[in-house]
Amino acid sequence: MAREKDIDKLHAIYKATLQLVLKQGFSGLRMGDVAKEAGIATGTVYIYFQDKNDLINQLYLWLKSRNVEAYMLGYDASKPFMNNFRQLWYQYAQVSLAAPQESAFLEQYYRSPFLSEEVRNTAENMLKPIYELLAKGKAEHLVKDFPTELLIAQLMGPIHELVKFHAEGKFSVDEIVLEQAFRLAWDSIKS
Amino acid sequence: MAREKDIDKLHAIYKATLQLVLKQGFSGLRMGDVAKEAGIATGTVYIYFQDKNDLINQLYLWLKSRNVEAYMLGYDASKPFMNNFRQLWYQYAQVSLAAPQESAFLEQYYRSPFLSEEVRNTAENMLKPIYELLAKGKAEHLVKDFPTELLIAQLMGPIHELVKFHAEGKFSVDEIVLEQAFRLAWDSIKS
Amino acid sequence: MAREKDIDKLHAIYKATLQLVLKQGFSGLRMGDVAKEAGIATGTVYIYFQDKNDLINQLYLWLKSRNVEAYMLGYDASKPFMNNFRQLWYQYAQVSLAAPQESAFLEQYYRSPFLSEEVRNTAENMLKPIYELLAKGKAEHLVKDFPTELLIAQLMGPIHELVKFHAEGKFSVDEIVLEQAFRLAWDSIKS
Amino acid sequence: MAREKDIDKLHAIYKATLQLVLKQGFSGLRMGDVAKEAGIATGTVYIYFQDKNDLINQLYLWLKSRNVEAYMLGYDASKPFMNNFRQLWYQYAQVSLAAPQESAFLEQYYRSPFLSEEVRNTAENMLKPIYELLAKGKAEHLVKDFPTELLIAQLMGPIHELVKFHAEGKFSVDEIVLEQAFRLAWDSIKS
DNA sequence: GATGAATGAGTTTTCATTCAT
DNA sequence: GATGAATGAAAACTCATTCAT
Repeated sequence: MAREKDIDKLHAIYKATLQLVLKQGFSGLRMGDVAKEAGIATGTVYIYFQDKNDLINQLYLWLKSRNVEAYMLGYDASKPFMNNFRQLWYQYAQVSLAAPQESAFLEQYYRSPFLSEEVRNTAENMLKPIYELLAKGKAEHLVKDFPTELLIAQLMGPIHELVKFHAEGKFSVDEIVLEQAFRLAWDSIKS
Repeated sequence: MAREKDIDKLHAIYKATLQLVLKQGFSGLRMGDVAKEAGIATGTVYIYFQDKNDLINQLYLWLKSRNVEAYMLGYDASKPFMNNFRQLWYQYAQVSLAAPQESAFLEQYYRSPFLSEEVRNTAENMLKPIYELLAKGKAEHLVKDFPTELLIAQLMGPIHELVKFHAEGKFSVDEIVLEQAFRLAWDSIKS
Repeated sequence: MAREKDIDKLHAIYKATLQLVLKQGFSGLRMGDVAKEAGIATGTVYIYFQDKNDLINQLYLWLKSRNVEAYMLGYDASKPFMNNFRQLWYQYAQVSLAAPQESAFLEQYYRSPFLSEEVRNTAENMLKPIYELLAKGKAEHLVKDFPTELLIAQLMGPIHELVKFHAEGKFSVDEIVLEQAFRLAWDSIKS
Repeated sequence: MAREKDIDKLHAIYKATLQLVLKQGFSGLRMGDVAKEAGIATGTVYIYFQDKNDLINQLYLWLKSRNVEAYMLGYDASKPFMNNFRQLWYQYAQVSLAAPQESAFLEQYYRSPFLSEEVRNTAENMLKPIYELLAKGKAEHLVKDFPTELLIAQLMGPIHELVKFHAEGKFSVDEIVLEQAFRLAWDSIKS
């Protein structure tokens, strides 16, 4: 059914959909608009995607994996904790801030009833290495011995918040702020 | 006089709407269902609210102000920084965790295209005292001299994240975790 | 049920209704608007009128009878044909032009499905004297011996048309034009 | 290509709408009924017309232009006045009487608040040749030197009135009556 | 595969009328 | 009598999805 053809068309659909969802939310998303924005006919969208729900789920996965791939770049579990931690933290922050709307989208719609359990789980699994990294940090007594979820929340929460501020134009995050943010993050969890 | 506009009916509509939004999201919200859930006729909803959008905006404001009122309880700008900080942090966390879905709702829909600029601004203004508290902490050299927005992100981000984990049932936040979370928060920003 | 009370209120309703019908037509007429325009409560309209249909029919009758009464003023079947003809023609024209919107209303909605057969017949009967006058004119060989309906159409048609032009502001009818119009009318039917 | 917009479907909608408006007036017109009468789905009507109002305006224009085309047939400004006058008068009358309901519709709804200014103007412009013809008649001293609008009212008014009588079944207009009517018309305006 | 007209179930919203006060 | 909140049936319009071309 799907993806017999034209990858450009596929990407055009993804981009159009993201654009429209950011502007009007999931419920404001109309398949006709997606097609128009992507420069194709309504029916064509149904060649690439089962239905509206499928489109949304595929889009989520597409964005999420691009996102994860970007911030995991160069990650190597065998490197020392601090190297990985610093690199991962900065990459996660930088990738998120580079495309704040995409990141806000991933954040905001993670709980949407449009997303299937399966997609949610797939997205969740992509965080595994981060959990493992923190576990390692705790084992090496570099990080406070608190529940990993709590540490994750403590690390990702501020970044998500900053990204939202940044996306809203409420607060601009530059190099200096980023370093301050890292300092806050590390002061927070270091043992 | 005829029957007066009924505040119980108003609240019934709010509660019905919240119920339904939590279950199915905004896009799944049907005015007919709201009325049914509230035990009134469809048309009656339109006596209390202009239209669906107005209902959502008013609901947001209603929840937000109840929420703010709850965590601001006992706050007194003239008390020492640390007293206010600790109290506010705990109250914010506890109030948020006590009704995690409601809190997640407030977080999630703050960026929703459904909310009018006006409502968003009103909600934003409710955070003023928190900004002022942090400014005071910085002035007294108790808190790192970093941009207030960064500190806010650092403090609220983890709580929001925890609330989501809690709401999802992914991680249960008890008294001990709360104390650990506070410790992380304070270690993070203290100068 | 009706008319126990306040004739001022009754007239306020009539005037409000006429106003609104002229602006938006019958189908655009809302009972709530009528009440608001008349400065009373919605329910009150139903004290004076059975329902929307009754209101429209009563309004029509009210306007029509005021209208007929005005142009029949001074009519006396026993006077010579030409006296009656001239007087009636001028009065019909002047009354119609004095309140062109009312006249246009009476004309335009005479065929509306809102009007009951009964009201239509009542209105129709008010034209009887005009028919009789023309019959008399024919009998006295002053007027062409053509079907009375044809003569009526020939006499009233132009006035109705002029009133519409006048109401639209497309053509202003003054004393001179009125005399020209009478000349046309008489040249037309005189034998 | 997919199916092309279908002119038969368009005409079916026009005819269905006219049918229903004649039966129940504008206010009784339901889009669902139009669709059913035209043998298509409700949504399809909205492919051809923006909304109910647009449908009504387009219908008016469609009928009006068919109407004008019919009575202007053979009109040639270069022919002698009397030829054009007689032909135009008869054609206008015959066309109007041949479809009296349609004509009454065009008359009655010309002033309806449903019609847009634009459509009204377009319809108005179609009368231009008639104005010019009368101006010519005046210039040649064949017709009384009265304002053209007055002459127009004098000529069209009776026909409109007759058409209404005819449509109502109140008075049947045959060949003989038509000749009498023409005689009245000409006696009226000739100089 | 691509198109976009057609479908019609589903939703929002309106508004005549009622009725508790 | 007067009021206006409440009702709920009815209508306009939308939009995901299909399918003839």
